[in-house]
Amino acid sequence: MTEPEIRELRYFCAVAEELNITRAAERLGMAQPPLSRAIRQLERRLGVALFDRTERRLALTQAGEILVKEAAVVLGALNSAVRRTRRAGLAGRRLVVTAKPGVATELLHRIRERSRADPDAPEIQVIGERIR
Amino acid sequence: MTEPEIRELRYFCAVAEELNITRAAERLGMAQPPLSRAIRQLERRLGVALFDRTERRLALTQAGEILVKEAAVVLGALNSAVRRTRRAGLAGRRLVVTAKPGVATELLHRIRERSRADPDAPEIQVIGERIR
DNA sequence: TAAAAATACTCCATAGGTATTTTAT
DNA sequence: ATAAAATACCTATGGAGTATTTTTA
Repeated sequence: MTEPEIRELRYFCAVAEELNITRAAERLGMAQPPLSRAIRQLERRLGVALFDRTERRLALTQAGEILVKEAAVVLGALNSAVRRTRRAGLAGRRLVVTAKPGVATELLHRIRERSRADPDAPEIQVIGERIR
Repeated sequence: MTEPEIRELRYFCAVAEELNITRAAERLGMAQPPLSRAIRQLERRLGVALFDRTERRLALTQAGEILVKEAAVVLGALNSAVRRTRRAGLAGRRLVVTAKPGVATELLHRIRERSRADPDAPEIQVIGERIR
């Protein structure tokens, strides 16, 4: 009950940028009330007010300012994690092909060019250009 | 659909440590089948196999090894985010009290000692000991 | 055959939507 | 009077449970 979820951090970031729940909801492709509730829930989870609602326009509290920075770190770390894990998955399926210097590197490069046009193809990396 | 959630990362870490879904489920206080499904779902989300199931005992794939490290970073960042945000929330409610050097620092320290015994009390920080 | 993972269902908690009310300018 | 947030209520997706069936040493 006490742990924020990634989704909530994304919602919070959108609201913190817009300082307007209605606009943030549009940007997120959702309705205003669920976003309003999600932010309240996040505040309850953290036990801290993130926005000051006394004025018409929302304002970040001190805690909200901190969370803006910290959430960026978390989301950045998550993006890296996904990217690196996926890359490692592809690397695991890598087929290593060697060729005598000067004999087949040209051919390998042409193969790589083709594979780049296909988004489902595994990444091809030519490792031996230096010794050509 | 493509974004892992914090819960899934926690599940993954538990399974990666135990290398046994049944035991990991016990540790997490849940049943084996939902954990098994959650891991499969995470693999589908990432488009990558995290465990090698050909042997009786689970083994981490290369991608799994990467995610073990990366997930630790994400969860660490999240913990920091929560801690710092909560602290900032308390700081916002801080009451600053000043006292003439030598007059009341002894009293302030005694107040702090009492407040430490109460987990709901705000943190009290005495700032001025040096000039006593 | 035994120990573990996967599948088939069922249920329910909660994220999200719509309609409406409250609030503050 | 208006624009935005909050509340009430409803729906449904999907997370979790139980029972059972594969799988592989």
